[in-house]
Amino acid sequence: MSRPSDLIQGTLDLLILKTLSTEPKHGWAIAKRIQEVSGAALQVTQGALYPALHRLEQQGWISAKWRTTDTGREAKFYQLTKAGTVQLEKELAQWVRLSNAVGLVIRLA
Amino acid sequence: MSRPSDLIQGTLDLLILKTLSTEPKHGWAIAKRIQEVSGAALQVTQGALYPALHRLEQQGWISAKWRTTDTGREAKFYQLTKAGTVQLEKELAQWVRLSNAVGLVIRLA
DNA sequence: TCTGCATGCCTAAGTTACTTATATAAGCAT
DNA sequence: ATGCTTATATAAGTAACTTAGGCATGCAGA
Repeated sequence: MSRPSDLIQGTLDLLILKTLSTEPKHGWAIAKRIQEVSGAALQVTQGALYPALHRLEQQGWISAKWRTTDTGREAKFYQLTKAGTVQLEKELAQWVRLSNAVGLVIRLA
Repeated sequence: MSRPSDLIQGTLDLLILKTLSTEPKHGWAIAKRIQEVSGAALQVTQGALYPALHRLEQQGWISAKWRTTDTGREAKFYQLTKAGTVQLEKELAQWVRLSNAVGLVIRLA
C-alpha cells in the first residue's frame, strides 16, 4: 500500500506551531489553513490532527480555550505558549538543517 | 526524549536510491556516503540501514550481489534496477513537492 | 420539516519506519 | 591478544502516522 503521504512524517508539529504563530486558531481552522497555504499539497486528516494537538498541549507548547467562532459555534482555540515559541524556533532550525541536507544528497548524489 | 532525529522520516529510501544512482555500493558505503555528502547532518544507523535495504530489494528497486571491496573484504553490493530508477524519480518528485509545500507554510504562516 | 452537507470535536486499531541494543565476523595495527 | 574499523544482521520497543469509525451543531434547500 505504501503511503499516499500528504505529509512529511514528523513535520506536523512544526506546521501546527507555525500556523498558530500568527494568531490562535481552532483545530479545524489549522488544518484548513495548512491545506490552503500549501496549495493543497499538504492534507492534515483529523486522525492526525487531534492527537497532534493533544500532544503539543501536553508538552506545554500550546494551550486551549473554548470560544465561539465567527460563525457562532463553540470550538477549541489553541494558542502558542512561550515554550511553544521556543519549540517552534527549534523545529524550524531542525527542518532547515535536515531538509537542506537532503537537498545536498539529491544534488551531489 | 523526543528524537535526536538525524533523518527526516520517510526520506531514507530516497537517500539510498539516489546514492546508488551513480554506481553500485555496499550498505556500509551507502551510509558513509550519505553522511559525508550531507556534511554529517544525516546519520544512517545500521538499525535503519539494513532493514531499509532489504525493503528496497524486496520491492525490486535494488538488487544485491556479493563482491569484494577495494580493501579485499566480502560485502553485499546493491545496484539500482530499472524499476528502482523509476521509483527514484517518483520519490524525488514527491520530496520536491512536499518539502516545497512545507516551505510555503513556513514562509506564509 | 427533514435531509443532507459543512463545520467541529474525538478515539481506536493497525501499520510503518524508525531508535536502541545486541550479535557476529574479518582484517589490521599495537 | 586486544582493540579498532569495516561489514552484515536481527529483535524489541516506540512515535507518528493512516484508516475508519462516532458524535453533535448550524444552515440551506426540497
